Amino acid sequence: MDKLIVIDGNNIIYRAFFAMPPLSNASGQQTNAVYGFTTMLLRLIDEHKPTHIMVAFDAGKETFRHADYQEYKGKREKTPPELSGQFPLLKELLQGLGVPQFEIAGYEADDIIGTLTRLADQEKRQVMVVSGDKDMLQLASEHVTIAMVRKGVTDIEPFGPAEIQERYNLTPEQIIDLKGLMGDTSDNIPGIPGVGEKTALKLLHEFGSVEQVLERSDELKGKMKERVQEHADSAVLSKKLATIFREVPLEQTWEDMKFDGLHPETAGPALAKLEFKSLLERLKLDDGGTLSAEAASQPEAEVQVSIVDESNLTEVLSKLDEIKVLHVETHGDNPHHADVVGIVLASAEQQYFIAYDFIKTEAAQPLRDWLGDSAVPKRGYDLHRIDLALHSKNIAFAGAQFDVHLAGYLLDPTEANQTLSSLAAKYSMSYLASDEGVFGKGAKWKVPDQDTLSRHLARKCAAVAQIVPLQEKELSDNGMLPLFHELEMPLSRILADMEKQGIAVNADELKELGREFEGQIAKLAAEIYEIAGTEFNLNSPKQLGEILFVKLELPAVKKTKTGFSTDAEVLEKLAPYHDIVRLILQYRTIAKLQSTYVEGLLKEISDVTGKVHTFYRQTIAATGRLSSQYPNLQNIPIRLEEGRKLRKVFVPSEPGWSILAADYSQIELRVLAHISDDDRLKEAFVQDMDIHTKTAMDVFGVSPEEVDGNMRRSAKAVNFGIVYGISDYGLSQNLNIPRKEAAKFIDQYFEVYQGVRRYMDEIVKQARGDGYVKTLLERRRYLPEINARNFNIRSFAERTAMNTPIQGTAADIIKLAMVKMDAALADNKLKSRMLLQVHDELVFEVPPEELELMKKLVPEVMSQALKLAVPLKSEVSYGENWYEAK
DNA sequence: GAATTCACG
DNA sequence: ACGTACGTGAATTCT
Repeated sequence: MDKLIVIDGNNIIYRAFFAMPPLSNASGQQTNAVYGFTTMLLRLIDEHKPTHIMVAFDAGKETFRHADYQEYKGKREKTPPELSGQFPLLKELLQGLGVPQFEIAGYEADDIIGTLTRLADQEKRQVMVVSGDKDMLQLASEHVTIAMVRKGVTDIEPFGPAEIQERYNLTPEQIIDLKGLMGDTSDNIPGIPGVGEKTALKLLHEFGSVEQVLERSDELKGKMKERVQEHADSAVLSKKLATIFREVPLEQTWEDMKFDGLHPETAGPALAKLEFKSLLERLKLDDGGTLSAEAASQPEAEVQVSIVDESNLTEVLSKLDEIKVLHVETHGDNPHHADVVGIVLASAEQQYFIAYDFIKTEAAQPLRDWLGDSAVPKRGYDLHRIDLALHSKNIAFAGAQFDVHLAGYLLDPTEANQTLSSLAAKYSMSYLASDEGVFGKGAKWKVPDQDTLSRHLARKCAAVAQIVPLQEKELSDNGMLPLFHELEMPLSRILADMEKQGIAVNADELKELGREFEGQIAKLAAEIYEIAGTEFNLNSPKQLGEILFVKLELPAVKKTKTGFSTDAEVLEKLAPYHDIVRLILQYRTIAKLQSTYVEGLLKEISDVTGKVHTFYRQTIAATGRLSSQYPNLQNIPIRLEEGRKLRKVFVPSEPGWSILAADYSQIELRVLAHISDDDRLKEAFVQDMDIHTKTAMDVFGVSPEEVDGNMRRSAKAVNFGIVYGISDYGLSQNLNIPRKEAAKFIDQYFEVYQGVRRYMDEIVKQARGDGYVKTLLERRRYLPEINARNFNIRSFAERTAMNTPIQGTAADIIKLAMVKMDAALADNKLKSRMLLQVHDELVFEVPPEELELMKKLVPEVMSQALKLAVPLKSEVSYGENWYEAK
């Protein structure tokens, strides 16, 4: 038997706010009302085991009631800001918990609830309404119970028609008349002055309704008669206002209110975010949403899945034309050597599970042909990873048409949890078990029995099929379909090609470099121990701090959470005090090169290809940039010569070829010139001036000849600051100057570049209004903290609002250039290969006969990638290795 | 697993 | 008054 619990969201959160002691999370955001609401919600779920839940909220300030009576709720105190800030938190948490909620513009929660209960009466469904508002009693019926919340939110007293009769000797409908007569100060409903609950009850028991009281007012006596007759209109209006509207145009159906248990994958993180540790414990969840035993037994969607083997292969092959969606389960963080756990193909009616052992067989060749056929469009989750994992097993994959992982990222690039199961939860689909629950995690990971496995993978496949159209709609609504289909989807295939290709590393040279570093490290360490008078773990900031600040009594300038800070900035300041400090700095530099780059890189060289094959992650960076892993080839040293030498080990994979690198010059400031439309900045780039020198001239008001090294350095820092979302404090730290001086620089800058100032103001304002910012190619980033009351949190969001369109558009541009470059290489049938992307740089390996062509083609394609109000400049260089291509 | 440090754009 | 520059990944130590 279905059972719906409807919660009067506004009423309960209000009660919880005043009933709960203050409670805040680490960032200072008050959370007491959300906490109180949630404890009550969980208790209701526990005690009543609802199959459906709905939390209804008021929406909009004006409701139809104001048309009748402008003073409706007029005297009510404004919602305290400590409470209003908790509404979004509650709504987000409910979403995370998997508890349906809705609000309908122009109606109050009461009206939604009234309509739901009317429908429930018609359809004979059981409903429990949870509210602290006595008005709700008018909705009670054979099918509808009103759970009146008392004493804050701890006590609940159920009212059906019988209980109302017992308590007031009234029917549920007469509750409206009761309020019509007595009014309600909290809603500013007048009623009849001087008539309270007692009198109103007496009148109703005698006459039955407001109308009857008025009609037969002659039967009343004295003062009472006067009052009733004088305020007859008020009584009629009050009754009308007190009547819950029960005809709201609800689009939601019974199914939309289905509650299939808490969604642990998203409930865990949502509760953790609010720091509700006791609730996490109570639900036996961790902050990643590990399942409790009870939660793991949640009902799951039914799927039809058959196991593919030689006996039914012919039948399956005959159905391949109908397959639109597939899921390939992989295991392992690095997709270049991930295991393929199993494959599921899905048509509308049927799912087919293919074991890894079967796909490898001779008989399965037609299935492999299908997987590798670029003409067959495929939808799935993280197809980029699937491509690489299959490739490592010598199985080709092609035809990626819609990747829900990638789409999920575009729709919210800051969401860290982009698992399929969290996407399913986002679209309120039936519960999808987490991989962790099915496979276990860490050392305990294991493949379950084939029945469990095939059904789990089939459910994932079904989830993908359901998610695709929903994401398509959302992308379309956001104007992001071109970004998705014409940029990110094609790019994911290009990235996979680059990764499979890899870049050759000269392992012998790298080892030689390692031996040099090793010698230097040993020597430096010995000297340091000598001076310190003791041996200690140089890699331990804690032990180092002890030596520097306790033993040697150097002045501690900065502290971390756990003790003394010993980072490079601190050590630079300490260098004049003691010779040991320089040595430590040198040790740090070399030790970093040795552990991260020599040893780290050696570990990543493939014994199959002799190359390193990075993995570009397309769904990590909130701005739209790529990130690189296993190994990270986007942070190979360049700034210091000692480290830069490492670039010599990155070489062409074929004899006689060259490494060619091209990078955008000042792409972010050029993007800024374009989007801010600042004449002076645009002019600087049209003239192709040295931008930092130009900025120095403008900020310090001097001629080009007068710009000295120091001025240019300061101007460069100002330009960086502008791109990052400037603050005087940040600039003062960077330049090591007083804050006031930094503020003067910034003022000067904005005085000259007024278009930039206008952009910075406008983008923050726009972010406040829309809740997000976007790039030139419509990439979005939501900034919910832009309206935070906490200065730090808000300021961070403001800087992000300024920076993201700049960094993000630069990312759009180089991605576009990569798609165009890939096409240009193919169109011209070139042997040259694109190998790496480092945010504003592309690296290729080029055969000698194509070198001249590529030297022109690459910068040409890069600079023409997108038409801006200023030219895009790309500078190219080449050599026998990456070091020489500078 | 958190914290610290440091490599890159 | 508030007190951080924007975006990443990897190695190491220590709880």
